[in-house]
Formats: sequence, C-alpha cells, structure tokens
Amino acid sequence: MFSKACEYGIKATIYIAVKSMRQERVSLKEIAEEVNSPLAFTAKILQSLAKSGIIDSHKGPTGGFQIEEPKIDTIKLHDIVHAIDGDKIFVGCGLGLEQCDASQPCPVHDKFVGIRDNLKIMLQNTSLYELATGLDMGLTHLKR
Amino acid sequence: MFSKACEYGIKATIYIAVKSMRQERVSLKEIAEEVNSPLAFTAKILQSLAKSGIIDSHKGPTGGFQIEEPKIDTIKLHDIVHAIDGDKIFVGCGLGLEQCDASQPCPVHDKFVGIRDNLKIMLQNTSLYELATGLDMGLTHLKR
DNA sequence: ATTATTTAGGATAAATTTGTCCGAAATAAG
DNA sequence: CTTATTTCGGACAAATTTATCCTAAATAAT
Repeated sequence: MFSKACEYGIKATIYIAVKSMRQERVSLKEIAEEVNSPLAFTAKILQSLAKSGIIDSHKGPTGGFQIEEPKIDTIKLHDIVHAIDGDKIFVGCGLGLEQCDASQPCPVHDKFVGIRDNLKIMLQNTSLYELATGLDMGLTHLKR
Repeated sequence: MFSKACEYGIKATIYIAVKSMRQERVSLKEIAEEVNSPLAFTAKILQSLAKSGIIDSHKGPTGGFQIEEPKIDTIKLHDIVHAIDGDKIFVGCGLGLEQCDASQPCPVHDKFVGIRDNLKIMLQNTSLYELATGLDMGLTHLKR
C-alpha cells in the first residue's frame, strides 16, 4: 500500500509529534531507534519532510527534529504521504492506462475510484494529532 | 496499488475471457498487442496464471491461452490478484510492523483495516464475467 | 576560536521489480 | 518424420526502490 519510505516517514512524524507536544526535540538517532527504521534512510525521508515544511530540523548539538505545536492539529496523514510518495497513490488508472476516465473507463475504473476515494478521505480526515495522542496514551505502538 | 505484473495480468485475463466466451484461443502475441503490455514479461505472468489454474495454456500451432467458460463466472478479481501478487496486499500492517493487530495496533491500524477490507470485498465481489462483458460490449477498454 | 554534535546532501551499493533473450519442449500440419 | 509455431523456463539486463557511507555545513558549548 504505502512505500517503505512512507511507512518510515509516517512513524517518524508521529513520534516527533508526541515529543513536540512535550516541547522536546528529537534526534535522528532516537527516532530511528524508537521507530525501528534504518537510520541513514530515515535521514533522507526526514530531510524531504523538512523541505515540505511538515517538520522543522535544527543542526548542531541540541539539534534534531520537531513540529510546531499548532501544526500538529492541522497536519493530516494525507500531507505526510503526499510529501513522501507524491500523488501517485491518488492519481492514475488502476490498470495503468494512460487514458482512463469516466467517459472512457478501464474495466475496473469505477470500482477502483471508489476504493481510492475511501483511502483519500481517510488520509485527509486523520490528523497527526489523533495519531500522536493515541501513541502517547499507550493505545498504539510503533515498534515490532 | 497493484504491481505492474498484476495490471498486465488483469488486463490479459479479461481479454482472454472475452475471446473464450466466443470459443477462441488467443496467442501471447495477440494478448500483448491488445493489452499493450511487454510481450516477454506478459509471458511470465500468463505462465503463473496458468500454474494457478486460472487460465489454460496450449503449446504448438493453434496453441494459445483460454479460460474454461464456466470458470469465467466464478473467477473473481481477487483470484487474479492473489495468483500474481500473493496475499501481500491483504495481509500485514500498514506501517510495516511485525506485530500489529486489534489488541496491539499501530497508530493507523483501524483505519487501514477498514480501507483494506473495502478493497478485499471489492476484489472478491467483482467477477471476471462482468469485467469481460463490459469490455465486449464496448463499455470499457484495455489500451492506451 | 576550537571542539563536539547533529543534520544536509552527494555518491554508491544492495535488493526488488520490471523487462528481455534465447534455447527447450510440446504439438499441429504437411 | 519434418517443419513451423507456440508456450515454458532459465539466465540475464535495466530500472526503481531501499539502504549505506562519507564529507560538508551548521551550531551549541567550552
């Protein structure tokens, strides 16, 4: 469903959000450990999330990543996925046809659009805040 | 969503079904042309579909691929996807966790399960027959 | 200023997926 | 039986994704 990059990115962002809600910055090292993801690869992903403006990064000692608190509420899962995987999940024909729309559909067009709309709505409706809160309250986990 | 292999496999199977409903066998060459897929790669996919018992293959002149007519009705999109991509679309955590279930969920578990159930139900409910019929009636297309 | 720490970013490598090539095996037809 | 045709199957190649390594740049603290 999601790429590995996206999986790591989502987990990392949720973890950063939890810490940010406590006004704490977290280092790449800590993130990779707590999220069980390859460190160097995670670095790349965090880099692109930083460029997308979803997270903030700071170099040097006491540096690390964080998310401006007010943003935690407005950032949606959709934003994270889009920043990492682009719109390829949301766009394009289910069977790879170049031209496929309601007026000239592929055989699975309607059904595929239905599923994808569900996915899109879900991603747009779930906020980073709720994901981070669930983790912070111990209702969910990010490792293993 | 689907792998390229799966996209080609679905298109090919639908095309074979349309021909089979007219008691015609089709060659790999014709399939690849009509479905706009790389020939040699398509061959591999058809091979695995044949091994899975979804399609029949015959060597030699007048050989080619076909589907037993009564099967066209019972084969579901789910069967095709499963034969090619296995169950990886249907199984496993949305964030790649090894241990993730309702009792110890990842942050997106519930939402992810919901989407995937939709997908699974859709795949299990759409028959090859309806896909082939739509194509045969000119309501859908497989090229471009 | 110097040093230690941490992210940025480019180069490279490994793994997976996608795609090609070619000879072997089967088989229909002359 | 020979030949032409078609799928089978293994080896190989290209492209993409995943992952690592290393140096540079920034910056906090002494």
